[in-house]
Amino acid sequence: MAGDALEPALTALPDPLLVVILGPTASGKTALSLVLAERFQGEIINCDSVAMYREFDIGAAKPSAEERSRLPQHLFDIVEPAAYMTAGEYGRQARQVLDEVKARGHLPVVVGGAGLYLRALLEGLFRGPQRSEQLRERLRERVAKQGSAYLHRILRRLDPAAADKLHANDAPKLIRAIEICLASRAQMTEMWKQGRDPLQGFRILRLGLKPQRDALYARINERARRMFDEGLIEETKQLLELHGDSARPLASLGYRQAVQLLRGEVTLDSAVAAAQQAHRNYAKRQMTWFRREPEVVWLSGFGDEAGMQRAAMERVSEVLGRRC
RNA sequence: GGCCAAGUAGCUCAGUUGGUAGAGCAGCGGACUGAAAAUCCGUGUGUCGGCGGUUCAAUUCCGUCCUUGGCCA
Repeated sequence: MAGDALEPALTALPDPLLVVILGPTASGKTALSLVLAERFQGEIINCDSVAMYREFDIGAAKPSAEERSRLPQHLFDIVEPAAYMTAGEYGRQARQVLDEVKARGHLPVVVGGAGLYLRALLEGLFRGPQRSEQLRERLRERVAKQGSAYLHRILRRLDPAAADKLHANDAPKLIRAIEICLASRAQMTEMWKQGRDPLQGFRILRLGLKPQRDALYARINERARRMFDEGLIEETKQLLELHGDSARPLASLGYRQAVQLLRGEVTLDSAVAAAQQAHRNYAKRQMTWFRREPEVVWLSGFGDEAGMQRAAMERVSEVLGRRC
């Protein structure tokens, strides 16, 4: 890159384009991504965390088999149900896929609602240590016995600045912070100062779907119910039988409620209502997250609406056009 | 028709021995650096069912009416 600046005449070819489609759950990201990818010779790269797990299909709202056969789609079904995915691992794999798509001369289209994963891909994370299951298990036991405030006191000794930023009730983040300090023998605060590791070699066009909230919530309710109608309970039952109840995504939207139903803890109606509620809460959290995302071109509607699709295609054409 | 219970925030409810009220959930806002579809934080004025009465003061006591649920006819 530094060399390019010295020889402007040789830098006529700008970086290839990367399209990112983001937005809350049920906003029509998949529909929009298919249209764009088909129109511009694209390949889709998933950025929904649960959709990366095998056998989690109905509740993950993965694209249908037919939709998947229409064009190349990456990073679906890459993790065993009982294993776990992490943001760092996602960033690494997604960057590799991106390079492959670039080499083929196709348009990469990243689609998903997992804010942290998207950030890991586009901005990068600091070079921190990987998870230590042993340590985490010990810390989790501490939380069970003494509460998360105990972890907060530990972190205050290890890294006071990090402790200031985390709330004493936020056990998962406290665990990660302590893990970083102990495993790397350095403060998380120090590692932060190293900065991130942003994605290089692409011009990024972020398209954000932002339907009217009432309409979004209505669609979420409808979709969450349909998941139950279409076999979410049976799928969950099978997952429980094959992998036990410790598979991570069983704690996520819809699956958690289906598990409660299968255990006889709740009725069908209340499980559906709770799943709808959880999806709505999640959508709101996503909107909060994405609001801060830089340089988003917002489309105020659903991704399966013709108007939004047309607007999105125009934006992509515009950016691609500038290249020639 | 009679008796009993209940009517308090969008919902479920708590409470005020009379000084105009508070939780959970929802909603809204926010955070998020390897579990993230996870986790956490902040935010509560509402004719305390209506109308009368007693009182310096009533959501709280009394009367009456309305609504809902239960029991008896």
